[in-house]
Amino acid sequence: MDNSRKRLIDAALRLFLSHGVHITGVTAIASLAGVTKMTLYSHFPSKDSLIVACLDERDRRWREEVARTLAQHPDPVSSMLAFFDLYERFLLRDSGRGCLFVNSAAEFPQPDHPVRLAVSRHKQGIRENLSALAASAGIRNADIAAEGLFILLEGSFVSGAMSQATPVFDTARRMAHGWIQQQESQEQSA
Amino acid sequence: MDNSRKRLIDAALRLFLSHGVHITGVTAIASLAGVTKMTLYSHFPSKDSLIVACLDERDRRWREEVARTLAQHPDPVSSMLAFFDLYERFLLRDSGRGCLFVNSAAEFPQPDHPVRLAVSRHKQGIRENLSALAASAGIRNADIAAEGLFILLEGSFVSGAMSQATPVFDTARRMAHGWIQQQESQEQSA
DNA sequence: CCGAAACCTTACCGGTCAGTATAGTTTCAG
DNA sequence: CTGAAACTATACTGACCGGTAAGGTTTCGG
Repeated sequence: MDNSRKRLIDAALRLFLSHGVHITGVTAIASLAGVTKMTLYSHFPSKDSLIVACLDERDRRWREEVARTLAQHPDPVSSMLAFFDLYERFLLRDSGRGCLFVNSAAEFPQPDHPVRLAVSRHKQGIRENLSALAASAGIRNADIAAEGLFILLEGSFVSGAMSQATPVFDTARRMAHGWIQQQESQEQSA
Repeated sequence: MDNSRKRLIDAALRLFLSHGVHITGVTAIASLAGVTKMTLYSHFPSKDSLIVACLDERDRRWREEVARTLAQHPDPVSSMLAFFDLYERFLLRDSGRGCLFVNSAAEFPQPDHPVRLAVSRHKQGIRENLSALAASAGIRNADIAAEGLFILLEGSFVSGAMSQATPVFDTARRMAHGWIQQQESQEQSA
């Protein structure tokens, strides 16, 4: 019967995404969840911890979707490129509001704040996924290759969030393709 | 004697960058500017309009720095690559807080809000700069080439802001180099 | 059937927010 | 010297913030 907790996280996630974190009050969260503020504070000791719970839940769903996507692409190179479809899908799903993690990091400046640590956990997970794929594609310096793909993903995400309707992901996909080829060719010149 | 106005914008810019927009109160801005809240409201009708003034001022300084950088690089290709040094310099100067425009867009969801329009003006200016450089480098589809560079710039900016100390701009520069070469080679195959 | 957990309603706390009112002071050009 | 503009200081408004207090109601497993 942890229904309330789930509803609270869902409601908070929706409001944080559509309006922002600081601007969203706990009363609005509880109200959208169909729950009292007292119930909120019986599940979470503070608003900050609710924010962290939201980011972790969001990270969990993201990892699920990554796993689902990778299962459909046995080839590591096409798996890496599939990340762009995944990012594009997330961007469209949230009406172009961009990355919740990037947006949250923008609102919490201190790098050691629990919210920022949750952001880092997520982004680090993405990078590790990409790096593992690059390694299994036989790329020599997998971390560098992954960092490049990560730059392209983040760039097209924030770029697409700021100015809609440009086919930014198509360009990013083409760049990723070229970048992977370039990294693969460095493999045999050693 | 528009000294107060300038001081207010400077103070607001510093606070917006280091802490965020919504979290910064007008009292703190006026206090840091060494000025009363009344003076603030005699120069700006609302906090929102002060925010817009800050973004426009920031855009003005950015354009100055772009012009200064481009003057040192007569070659359009090295000019395009110099954008990465410029972004990296801005990121370091503000202690890794990232792009004020991206951060502000994260705090103002409505795309037609004056703050968002100011953000769009800035980003559009950057893209036009890149596109003009690509065109003068003889690249056929200059807008696409510019969009690619823009993605790399934004990606390394937010990536560098979220996790410091990774040499993300070096990777981005190398990717930009490859991307420009790829776009140049498409020029003669027409 | 009972008791505990989870939930509810209502009201409150101190603090801060953006913005305004009122009135006194400095500055400086004509 | 004067008068307007720019600035000062202080106090206020109504609203909202995150968080808490106190007490009543539902739900459900042992």
